[in-house]
Amino acid sequence: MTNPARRRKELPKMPEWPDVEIFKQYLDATSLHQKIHTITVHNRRIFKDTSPDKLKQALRGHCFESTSHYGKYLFVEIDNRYYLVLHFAMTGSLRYSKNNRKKAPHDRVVFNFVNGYKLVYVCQRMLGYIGLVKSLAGFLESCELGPDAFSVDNKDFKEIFRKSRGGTKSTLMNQKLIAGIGNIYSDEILFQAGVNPKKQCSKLTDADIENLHRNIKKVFRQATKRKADPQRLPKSYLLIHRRKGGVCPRCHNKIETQRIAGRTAFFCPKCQK
DNA sequence: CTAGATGTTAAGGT
DNA sequence: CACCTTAACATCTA
Repeated sequence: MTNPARRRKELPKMPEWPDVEIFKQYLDATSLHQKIHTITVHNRRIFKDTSPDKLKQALRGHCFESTSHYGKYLFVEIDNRYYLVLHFAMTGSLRYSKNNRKKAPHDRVVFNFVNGYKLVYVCQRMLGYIGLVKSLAGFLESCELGPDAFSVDNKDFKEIFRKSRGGTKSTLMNQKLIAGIGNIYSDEILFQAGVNPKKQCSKLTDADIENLHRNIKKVFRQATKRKADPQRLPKSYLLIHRRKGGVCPRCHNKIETQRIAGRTAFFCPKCQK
């Protein structure tokens, strides 16, 4: 149990934008253009707006063609123009393996390919879900999501913060305003930008907003490069020190915690004003 | 045994 | 209305 690689694997997943990007890359590298033979549903509660029968009917004999990523969602285009919707919530992930490999406790839905491999949707806490939709645009509309956090341009980003009267962290995490940022990465983005999580958006300067925008890209690019494993981020990042009793990598004072929007925020009161 | 963790949603308060 | 907090969902760890 002291093997660090093994320990790391056991850390809970917290899928935000970088994690979903990694799932996309993983699916692209393993599961495209292979005929789906059968689908095994271990838990039907995981479905949203679809059923095991509908899913089987739509997928059997077909292939995953391409994927796209928006906010915390991953979409898989099927060669019959349907889209599989994957949301990972707090503990969802994907695993590709030989399809004779034994079922693991949290395997929920299994796509068995004719090549003898399978893609498994794994979700310990059952809060994630799988959907099947005909129109991607229609689905996105119904979610009322804001622009994708990584792709949003400066002008739209600025407008969001100029309009919001809430706190900066709450705004960053609000999927209806910006899609893809969760509790963990919002802490990092705020730290990198030197903005206090509770600071009202109305008090942000233009420079603050530009700083936040720039740091979303920086942090997401960096996290994606490190396989979305916060433990592998540079030591200058807050996430490495994000625990009780942790110390700010910049000024070495104690990191504080506060409950914001129902989540625990970690930040440095000296470096984030 | 309890508290706390993660994301979303609904409900209730200011 | 726009914003906030809380609780619920499921399950595991400290």
